[in-house]
Amino acid sequence: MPTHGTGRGPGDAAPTIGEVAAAAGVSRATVSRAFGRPQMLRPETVERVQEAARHLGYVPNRVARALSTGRFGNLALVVPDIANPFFPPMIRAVQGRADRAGFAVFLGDADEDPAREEVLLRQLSTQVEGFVLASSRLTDERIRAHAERRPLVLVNRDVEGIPRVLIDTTRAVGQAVEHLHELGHRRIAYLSGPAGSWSNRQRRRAVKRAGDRLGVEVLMVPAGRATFELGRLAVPALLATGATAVVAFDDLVAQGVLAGLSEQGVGVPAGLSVVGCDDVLATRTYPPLTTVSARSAEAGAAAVDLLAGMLTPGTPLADTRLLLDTSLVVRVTTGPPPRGGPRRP
Amino acid sequence: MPTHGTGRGPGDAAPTIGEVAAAAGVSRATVSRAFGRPQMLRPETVERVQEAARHLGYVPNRVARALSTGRFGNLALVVPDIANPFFPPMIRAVQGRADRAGFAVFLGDADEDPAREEVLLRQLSTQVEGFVLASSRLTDERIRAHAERRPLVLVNRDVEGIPRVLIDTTRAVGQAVEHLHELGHRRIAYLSGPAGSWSNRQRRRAVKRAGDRLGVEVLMVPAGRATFELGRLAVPALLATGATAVVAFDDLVAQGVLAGLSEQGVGVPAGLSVVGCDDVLATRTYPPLTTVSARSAEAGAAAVDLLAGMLTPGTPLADTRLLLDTSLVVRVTTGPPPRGGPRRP
DNA sequence: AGTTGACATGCAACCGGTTGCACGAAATGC
DNA sequence: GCATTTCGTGCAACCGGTTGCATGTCAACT
Repeated sequence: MPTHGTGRGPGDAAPTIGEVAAAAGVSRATVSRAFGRPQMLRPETVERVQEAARHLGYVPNRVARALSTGRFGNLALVVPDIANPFFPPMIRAVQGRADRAGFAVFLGDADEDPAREEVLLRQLSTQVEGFVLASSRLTDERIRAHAERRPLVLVNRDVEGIPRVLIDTTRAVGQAVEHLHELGHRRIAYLSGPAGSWSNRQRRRAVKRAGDRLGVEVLMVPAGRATFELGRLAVPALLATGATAVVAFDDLVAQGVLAGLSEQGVGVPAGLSVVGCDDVLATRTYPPLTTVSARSAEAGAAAVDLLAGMLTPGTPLADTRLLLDTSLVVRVTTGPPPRGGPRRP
Repeated sequence: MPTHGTGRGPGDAAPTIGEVAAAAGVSRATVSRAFGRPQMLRPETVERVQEAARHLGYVPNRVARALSTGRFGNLALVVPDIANPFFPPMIRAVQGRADRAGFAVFLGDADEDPAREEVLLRQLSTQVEGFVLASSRLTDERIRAHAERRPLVLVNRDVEGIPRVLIDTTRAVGQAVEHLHELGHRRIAYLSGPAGSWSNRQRRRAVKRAGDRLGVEVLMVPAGRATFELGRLAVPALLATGATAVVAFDDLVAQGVLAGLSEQGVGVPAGLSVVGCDDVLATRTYPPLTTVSARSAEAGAAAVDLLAGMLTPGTPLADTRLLLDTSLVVRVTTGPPPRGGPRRP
């Protein structure tokens, strides 16, 4: 019998169902059932088998199981950028939820690149039962194509017909604009995020709409990828708009803005008010950031639940569209606009 | 026969090797060889088989292949805490390197819990060819046990006989203590990290040793898990020691300390000097943190290379111990100790 | 011509599980 | 007390590949 990789001594290979069967004095079929459908067996038999299994350190081989059942017990989570602090809580929630449901999870980082995302999906699709696609940068068509081959749940992406969970920042972003309006701001900027991002489109629209409603002028400033550095670099453009407050795509770029402003000697909120999104940095920025709550962990957990549901036979497939509401968290980066208009650098 | 998700027409099941064999008028073995080791076959046979395969849209089933060969084309990366910013760059590097080598990667978050880590390893071991275990909290024995079953490379964990890549912070931590000594500090604290962490032990020892050498008194203060919050909460204990400077286990707890100090009205570096580790927060803290560089991405890439080497037959197995050196990055959280000794709260 | 060997291919066992069906024993019905 | 149902378990085929060994063919060599 070939062993894997480096040679090893005897008795070190992972125990198989056959060994457990021998140890428990039953057939392989019985061992299989003791794990898969215990109710078919006499309780004492189940007990005996499990005792033997425990003693040998037996763990069912998922690959073998997948071969005969077609169920892999794996699912994949694909995110655009692991380094963005928005995702780790979600990743963790997905994992926790997944393995409570008996799934192991593959993680893919698409690096904000649709082509890379495409490759990941293809590569992983041979080994997973379903996908959670977070903040996908793919086109609707490609998403639909993938969804046809494998169950797929979206997070923060709204494609009709595909189950999705959306963190709806509309209301909270509206609150943010109202909050700024109440403080006296009449000219604000939205510092936008990644082009393919649904969240970005949603936030931009929400800012615009609230601004129109309240008579606040809204200027759009592009940042691109959601990073600290791009936030920092966007500061000159931001100041050039003459806005007295800025709503940033997310906390990360907001933090970059804070750094950039500090370099330019602009005080916050004295010189400029700053609002973030996602509340992933909490009080870790200086000054602590006024932001929009996010609930990314909840979104991940919900997505897994949805996926697990789709994977359970007999569940009717519904076009689920789950919205998670958010709210404004006021900390200290927002205040009244500077007297005599915005500070010009 | 079950189909996935939305129903599809008949004949949608993936073609198997048997169907290709029949179509090409050869045996299943020949088809297998046409893909796996074509040089064994007459070129025209290979051609005929591939023609048939192409015609049927045949793709070898990786799961089935894995079952008989033990080669999965997957590897697993297990980290103690995805949310710690030290890991995302490493995760990304591991993924990039892995898929250039033709591997897909499973990610596991052990949540700082050895039991959970154990479960992850067991569960994943049936689907991956090898492991990269980063900052494992397992005992040496358990690590050895797992290394016997599957090729395994450690990051930031030093177990003899197991290939490992270590980010050696000894020198840089020594530099940090020297730097503080030069500034005039004579009583410093080390705010320690997770109990099972090799990095923590290494850093604590390095601080202690450098302190002894330079005649600087070193006090140990426990923080526990490496989080912002625990760093913040450790501040009173820290101030109670009367130290004029602190070296924190990592940037995250250092950042917490910064926040805690700010709450207590202690200026940095005026009231207390702070040094971090890992340089993952760069200039994102306020004030920008003096820290020790980390190179976590490089470590991840190196680990994958090592693992890929072990997986390639014919490679002699060496007891590799790769050290990555580090250095001190001075920013602005360090300065001379306060006149008249430390500030007491 | 007979032997030898190289080469191309097939046979069949195997990887580690799952599951339809059969079988024997115990429980139930009449 | 015998026929029938129920229940627990085992047998053996199967999932889709891989691979050691046997077989057959044909060319080269003596």
